[in-house]
Amino acid sequence: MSEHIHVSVAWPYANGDLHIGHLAGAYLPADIFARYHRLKGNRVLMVSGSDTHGTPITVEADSKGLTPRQVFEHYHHRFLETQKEIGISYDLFTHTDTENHHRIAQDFFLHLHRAGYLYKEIQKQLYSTSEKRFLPDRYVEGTCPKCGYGEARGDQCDNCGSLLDATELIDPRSKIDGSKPEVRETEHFFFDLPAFSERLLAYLDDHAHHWRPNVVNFVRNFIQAGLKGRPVTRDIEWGIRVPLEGWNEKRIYVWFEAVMGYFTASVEWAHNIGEPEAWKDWWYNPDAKIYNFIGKDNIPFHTLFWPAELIGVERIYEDDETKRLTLPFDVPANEFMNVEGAQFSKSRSWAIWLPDILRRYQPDAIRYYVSVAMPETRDSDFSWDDFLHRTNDELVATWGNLVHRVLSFTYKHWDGRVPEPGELRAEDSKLIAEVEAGFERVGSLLEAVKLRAALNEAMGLARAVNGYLDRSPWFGVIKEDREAAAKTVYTALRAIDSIKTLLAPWLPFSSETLHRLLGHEGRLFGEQRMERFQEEESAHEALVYDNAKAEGRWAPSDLRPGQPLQAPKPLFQKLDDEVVAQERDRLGKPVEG
RNA sequence: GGCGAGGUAGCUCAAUCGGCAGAGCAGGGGACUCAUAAGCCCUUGGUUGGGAGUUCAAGUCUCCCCCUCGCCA
Repeated sequence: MSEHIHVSVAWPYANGDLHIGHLAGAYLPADIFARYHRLKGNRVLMVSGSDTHGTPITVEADSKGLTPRQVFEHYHHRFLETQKEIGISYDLFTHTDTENHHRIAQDFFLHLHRAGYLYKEIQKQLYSTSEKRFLPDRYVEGTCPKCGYGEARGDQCDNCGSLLDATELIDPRSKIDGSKPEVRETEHFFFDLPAFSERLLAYLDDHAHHWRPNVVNFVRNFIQAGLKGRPVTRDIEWGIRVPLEGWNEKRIYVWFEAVMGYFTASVEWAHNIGEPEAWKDWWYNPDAKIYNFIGKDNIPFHTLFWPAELIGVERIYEDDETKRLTLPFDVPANEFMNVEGAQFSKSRSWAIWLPDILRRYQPDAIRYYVSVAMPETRDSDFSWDDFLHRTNDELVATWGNLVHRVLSFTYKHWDGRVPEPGELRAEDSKLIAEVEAGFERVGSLLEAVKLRAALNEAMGLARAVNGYLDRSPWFGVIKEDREAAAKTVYTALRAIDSIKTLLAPWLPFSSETLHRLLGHEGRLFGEQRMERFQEEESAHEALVYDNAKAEGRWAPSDLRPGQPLQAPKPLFQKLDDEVVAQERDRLGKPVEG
């Protein structure tokens, strides 16, 4: 029976390019998971988009003399290109400045307001009389009250590391014009998180057994430390308007509306494909499973704040009173991926930028390495030396070479066709059975979101075929016993055809190529493309995935004898040792876009 | 400073309820040649960060210390 799987992927903040940490933390695991479920025949909806609001965007815009829209559209467009190139197969990758997202986020706000989960509170904040506006923390600097450092930021002192409230600063000044702001009172809405404590604990109890221990521990601690109400409105201009009379000057806080993107993007997707109610198959289906793929920095937002929003709203755009919005089934948060032993740092250019490395390396080589070094249980490290060896000694040597040696031998000796094996020997059937059992073994690891273990299992089968080839008669007997060689080669081809599918979630590009080399007509996967969507007053670019022509199935090979093969060529490029030194040299230096 | 996570072979990682510490890669040896000098077989390698305790038995449980990361102050 086909399941409904929702793959919700963390929304990248559109003020900088995507780097290897984004890929390892959320996008690649989400894509592997989504591709598997599609092959399995389940209905998958995978959505995400650019997070376009909040002060980091306006800070970037101010520093470059651009509008916030210009800033986010620039990075959004690059997100689309990068993710298309590395094959992150979103059904929809949109952004949060669409009319759709604004409208639904405001409706969520109104629902929570009516239900009594938003309360008002008066805060003291810094106000610039020269600019006639409240200044976000990042727009203020002054002397740190803890250590006396003269250039502390409004949110944190870079000298002593203290977290600050901007009103604590001694001699505060505006970063924009240097004027001295004054403390003024301002009223804001707060989300009543403590009201959800018991329901969140119950939700956690329901799911803890299949969540990762690092996530469960973190959340339990967070609740035990005591939930506090969090402000959901701000005195800024860039963002979604608060939809209440007298609140026109205020905006919804970005943390509160960005997570709603999982829902709003689902609605947009349904609208775009011309089935406006289709999103309900996930969001009002108690059997649907929603997976949030995120980095560990996002855990509280996805395990507490977002479920609380969904619990509080209960039901929206649905008349059936018995229905409730679906809560996340699992939040498989990854840890961080460091770079050559040090933490990622944008300001120090200590990063591996995806648009940059995609110019030099095959997407599947990047996907393979990031998958074997995926920070599933703890922080991991991207090391170029390790990248070189994993690519050359595992991806190329074990898998790429296996494919190439068998395909080229067959192509040469059987006139470019799959040989007729006749009756298989016991050892042939044994290998085929071992590989076919992989669909169950790899599949159940994937379903448990143990992606690294699953990949290891699949690669183990490639090693098994290499071992089988060494024990079986083929190149040595090609002249005197062609029939024996045909049995061996057919068995190996069939195993490779199956392993191609088993590896396809990780290596979609090379598996697709191999699918063709093996002479199959259809395509394994669907098609990714960039599209422009017009709303009433504005248009936006998005990445979409069209699965209509995909014929790949999570099932063993049924390779037909006689099937014509294509002229083989190596699937992967072997890397030169020099890349290690070259890439290390690039670290710490700014990369031109 | 408080809380949490982590420290296992040269590297990257496993190890269910406490039950003989395992894989892949790298290193060493061997047989082979279809293949991207790849693949196969065999093999070296460990005081599980340090110390103490509980136990017939501790990577695993308890306490102390060291180091890394995160959250909070």
